[in-house]
Amino acid sequence: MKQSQLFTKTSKTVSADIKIASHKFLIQAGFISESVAGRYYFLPLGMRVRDKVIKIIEEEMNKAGALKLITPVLHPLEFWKETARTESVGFELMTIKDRNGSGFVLGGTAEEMMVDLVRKYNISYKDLPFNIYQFSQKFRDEMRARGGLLRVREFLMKDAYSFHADEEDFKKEYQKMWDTYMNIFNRLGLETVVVESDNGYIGGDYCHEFVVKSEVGESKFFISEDGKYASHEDTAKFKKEDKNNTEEEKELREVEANRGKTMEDGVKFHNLPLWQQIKDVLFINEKGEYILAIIRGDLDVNETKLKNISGAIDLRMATDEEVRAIGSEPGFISPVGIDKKVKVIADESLRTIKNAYGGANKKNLDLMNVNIDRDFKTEIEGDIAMAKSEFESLDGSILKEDKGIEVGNIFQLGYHYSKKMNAKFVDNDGQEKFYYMGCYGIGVDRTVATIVEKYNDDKGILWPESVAPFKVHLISLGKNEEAENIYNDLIKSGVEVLYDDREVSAGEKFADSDLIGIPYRVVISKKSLKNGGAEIKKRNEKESRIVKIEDITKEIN
RNA sequence: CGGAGUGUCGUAUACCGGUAGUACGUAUGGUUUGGGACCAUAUUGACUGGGUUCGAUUCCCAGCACUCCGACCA
Repeated sequence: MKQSQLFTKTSKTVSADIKIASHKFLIQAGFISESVAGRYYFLPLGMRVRDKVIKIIEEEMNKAGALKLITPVLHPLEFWKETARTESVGFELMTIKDRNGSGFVLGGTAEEMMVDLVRKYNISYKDLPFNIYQFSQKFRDEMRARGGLLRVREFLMKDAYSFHADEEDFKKEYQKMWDTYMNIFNRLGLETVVVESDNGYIGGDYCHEFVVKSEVGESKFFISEDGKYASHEDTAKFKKEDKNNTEEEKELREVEANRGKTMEDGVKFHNLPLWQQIKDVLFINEKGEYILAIIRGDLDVNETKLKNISGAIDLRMATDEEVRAIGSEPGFISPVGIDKKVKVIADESLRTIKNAYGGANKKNLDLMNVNIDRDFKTEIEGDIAMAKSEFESLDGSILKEDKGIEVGNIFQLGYHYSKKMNAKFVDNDGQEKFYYMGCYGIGVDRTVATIVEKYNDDKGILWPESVAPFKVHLISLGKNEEAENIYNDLIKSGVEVLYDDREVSAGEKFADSDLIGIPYRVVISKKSLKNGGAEIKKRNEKESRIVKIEDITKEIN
């Protein structure tokens, strides 16, 4: 296409507020334009890139045997009520009513729609498995849009849903999608870390995020030094080494403790190690029930882990007044003799210590030699601890914290949706059974931004060839017919070319070319013609070289 | 939703309780033509609504919008 026909223009300046490279360059080079916060126009150049990303994803999904279809964007509200997600979604669900007063959800993810579609058919085990997917605009009323396309309120997502007779069959598909994602991101020029993660409002038992390491990313995760284990901070497991758990249990006693409220105050007052102290954190769930999380003093509670283990949808820390309301005291909470309506959830790290110390539910009174089982009972025991850099992974490597951009994920859903929505198939024994399910998402717009995040320099973008809006940026300096002929020839031979035929200065053309970031730059000018043809340069090269005009097509392949 | 901040031509910015500048852009003409070239001319602006004031773009209040930091996600 001729650049003179692009109505969108590059701009020399961009708001000083824009800090993130992909945000800045995508706007400055005319790939996208903001409408309102978190909602963007994809301009002609941006659309070409997005279409290429879509094509790559589609090719790989089809290769894996997935079937493309599309659901309505408006989802009947009753489906979301069936799965109770009108209550539990982490993003704000957007709802609208039609003229009859029927309620609809603006789709933010499509499990309900896909399950409803499938349950309308009489499916036999012979029809299974299948994987159906779509590209569709998703709506999420995010608290805060951020970083251009990195976090928006409306975006294109590829979402796939697979249906299986049993878990074993599902696991094959999970692995297949894992491999498919590796191929997709590989073709997009993105190196991903596959990070074990929390399912959140999607439901199910386990899932993996595909994360591209980046300073501007929002996904924090831990990766072991040997690279064998990677996990989101909300799921990261680590070794809780034995402390003094071989010690003999001593007699429980109460002592006066004129100390402050913090853990350090306890350490100083008793002159005992931090790990021997019990950390007590009182939470209140969405139903107003009390949950006491207890953990070894040198560790912290991870709220997501606690949420999952306790089955809570929402948790918040109790206020000082609420602590006193159950007969305890801020800074001196203890599981020993705590009010019976409080659900005690212990981290397994408490098994690594003996004769612990901590509060006695009364101001300035501490308990010494507290031991689990003997002195207090727990309702649930498990892993509620927050991982930290330098902790040891379960297989003995060292964990390091890192962060990145989550571009895709794969979820095990199990029977989560099929049971709630009563979706069944007929198995070979004639019995109706629930589907075992998985789902698999890729954020297309975010992926575009991530590519720019990875491929840019101080002058602009350096698109990988697989997604570049054009393969060649043909630039004519001054009027010359030769450029026009070359343009027509390239078009004829099927090369995607952007031809800068504008009557502007050379500097402006070069600057725009660097900014837009098309892989090959071909310059035709009096000088180049005198030197024997065209100047050709890859965007990532410093020096150009002269090639004969008839060789241009050969040079770019 | 909590915290912080900002709203001035299309864009980026300046100043100011009393006539709102500048640069880029855009338009026209001319000179240029290898890293955002130059000259001339033209063009366009105080988020909305209240209040204080002789007078408000400026000060105050409210609303709206946007940005940044936190809690959430593709």
